[in-house]
Amino acid sequence: MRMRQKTTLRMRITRRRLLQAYALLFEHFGPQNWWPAETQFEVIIGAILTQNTAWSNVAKAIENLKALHALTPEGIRDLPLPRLLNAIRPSGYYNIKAARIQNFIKVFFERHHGDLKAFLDLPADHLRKELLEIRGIGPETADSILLYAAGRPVFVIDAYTVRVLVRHGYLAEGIGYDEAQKWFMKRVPLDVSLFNEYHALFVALGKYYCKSTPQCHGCPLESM
DNA sequence: GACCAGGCACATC
DNA sequence: GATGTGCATGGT
Repeated sequence: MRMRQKTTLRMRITRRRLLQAYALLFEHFGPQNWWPAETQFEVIIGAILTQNTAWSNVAKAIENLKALHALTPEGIRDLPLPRLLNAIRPSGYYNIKAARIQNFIKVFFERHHGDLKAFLDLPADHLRKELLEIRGIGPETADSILLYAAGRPVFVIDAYTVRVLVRHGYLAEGIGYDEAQKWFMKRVPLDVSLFNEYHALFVALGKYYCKSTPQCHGCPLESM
């Protein structure tokens, strides 16, 4: 019993620190306005295209698809593979990503007949399970879709998030996706707008700090 | 010219 | 279960 009280106390302290870190990051970087997309469908395609890729490259691919008026479920479905490949080429890994996009579209039309609202309105655990069954959609891509397209309180773990939390001593190096996600979500309020902004702020921080040296001069979290 | 970027699947041990 | 590898463009 005493052990459990200690654990709970430690979790409360960490929760306060994590919320304090959020406040400092928000103050330093400002609102990140994620996800940079006009539609929910655009979020889904962007989530696949940005796998291990700089967003600036993804933006070009998105623009190409828009220029083809193909950034809709039907548009992608009806786009011949060579044109899809050509459009998403700037985002890199284009052969694999085209297959992944088509995998998604195939399952989406087969199971949900192109009804995006119904699809995204599925219970969160059900939706996540269906997404993970699609070859080419892993935990991070699925959770990005859950949070940024479906508006569910699911925290996205990515390379930046892990790196920041490891550098600041919260997580052990080599921690797995599910474990890191559970750790975080047990300690902060399950709030969509908080998760939305916090994840984007981790990325913003990770782009400039927490890279090579344990102590980064000028880090907005330096005072913690 | 090396290095990195908002992962994932697959092979191998 | 852990570890290694291929996938590819564009910016620094």
